[in-house]
Amino acid sequence: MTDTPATPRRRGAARTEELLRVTLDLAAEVGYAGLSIEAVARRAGVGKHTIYRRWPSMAALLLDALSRVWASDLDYRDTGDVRADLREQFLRSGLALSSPPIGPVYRAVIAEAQADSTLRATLHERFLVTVEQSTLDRITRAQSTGELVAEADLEFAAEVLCGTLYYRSLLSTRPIDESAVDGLLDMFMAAYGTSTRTRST
Amino acid sequence: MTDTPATPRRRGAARTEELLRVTLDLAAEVGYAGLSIEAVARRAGVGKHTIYRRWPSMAALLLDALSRVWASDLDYRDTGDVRADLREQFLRSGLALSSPPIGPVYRAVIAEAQADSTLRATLHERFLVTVEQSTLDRITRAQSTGELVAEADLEFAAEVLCGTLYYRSLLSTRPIDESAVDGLLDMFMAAYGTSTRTRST
DNA sequence: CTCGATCGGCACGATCCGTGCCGATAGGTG
DNA sequence: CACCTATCGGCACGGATCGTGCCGATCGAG
Repeated sequence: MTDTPATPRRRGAARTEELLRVTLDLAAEVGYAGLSIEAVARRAGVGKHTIYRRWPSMAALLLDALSRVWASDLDYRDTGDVRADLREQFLRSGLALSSPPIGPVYRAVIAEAQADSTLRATLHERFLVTVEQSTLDRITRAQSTGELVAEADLEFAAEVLCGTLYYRSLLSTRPIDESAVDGLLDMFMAAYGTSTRTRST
Repeated sequence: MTDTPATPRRRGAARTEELLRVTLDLAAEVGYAGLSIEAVARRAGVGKHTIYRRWPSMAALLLDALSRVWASDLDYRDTGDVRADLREQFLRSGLALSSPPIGPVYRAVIAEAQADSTLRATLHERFLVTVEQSTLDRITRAQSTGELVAEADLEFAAEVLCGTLYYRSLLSTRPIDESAVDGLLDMFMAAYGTSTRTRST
């Protein structure tokens, strides 16, 4: 009652950090299969209560664990060349999404979210929307500098760009390689770029 | 021994059909949560062996169940107006993906696939690639009639189109409504359409 | 009619869930 | 320094599902 609702209690903060780290380690080693609250508790040498006191479900724990490692990969550069900046970020994100620990944890969250619409909303708002917004910011700057046409619906373009990457890395079996990113950017720049438009006829 | 290896045995074929139907009914009623082999067996009044004899896992059963109801929604019309044909099909697919029984079953397959790369490959090859191919066929025809520019990489465009729809219906919480489809098609036609190109400057 | 394959039903050990209770301990309080 | 309270690790429980094994019943082919 006396503490703020967000901050953990006494010596719990260190345990919380450790539990998140153990969760990521476990995900990197055994993948989504074998990721369970019991497994995390065993691995950490911890009673299950210690986990349930912090997170209401495995999904909540996974979301927090994902937050620790995902945000760091989310910063577009701004070199003045929007295509090059998007390309670099997409390749970096694609690699992160397909490598441990982000890949397995992200898959685990996706899987849990299919059975829980509340979690799906949280996932969407806390990660997907954030990524889209970051992309939207970058291409909006490009629009203001004249790299992209003024009448483009960039909000939807950001969703198409990010959605295609997520589709390829989480649902498809194809890798997010250079040809994929280049193909995606070809379409995006053909639609909304202002320079070197290749017109037929 | 006397029958072909693919066709089920004696009176099993009828049971197989019934089990697929029960699975779809169950998915429509209780959603992904509560979809289990035990539940299907209980609902069908069947021993679990009868299910395990036909499918090695819940995921395999779900894939077969999905095949029964998904293929029917997969035929692009060809009215000569590629944008209108894509629009109609995308709206139809979007509705199907978010309604029972296809929605819950698709979600269940997605969830299972996150923990099983073999299943993920099967899902990709049996459904995602099929949908992309169907889309690619339609836009390839449009390219040959001059509705789309000749140098467009349509194979990748088909993935972007389908991927965005899957992203929105399965990962995002936004609906696949008319504005979403129109936004997607705006970008696609802006990139590769040959008529009524709006140029800035 | 005979016989073998499939059937429904039941039970098992295993795993994980979420919860409850225990005694131990660590940390802030006086 | 001693106390006290919240958190700790550990254990156990009932419930659910998994995948498997065994039973006797039943159906269909020969």
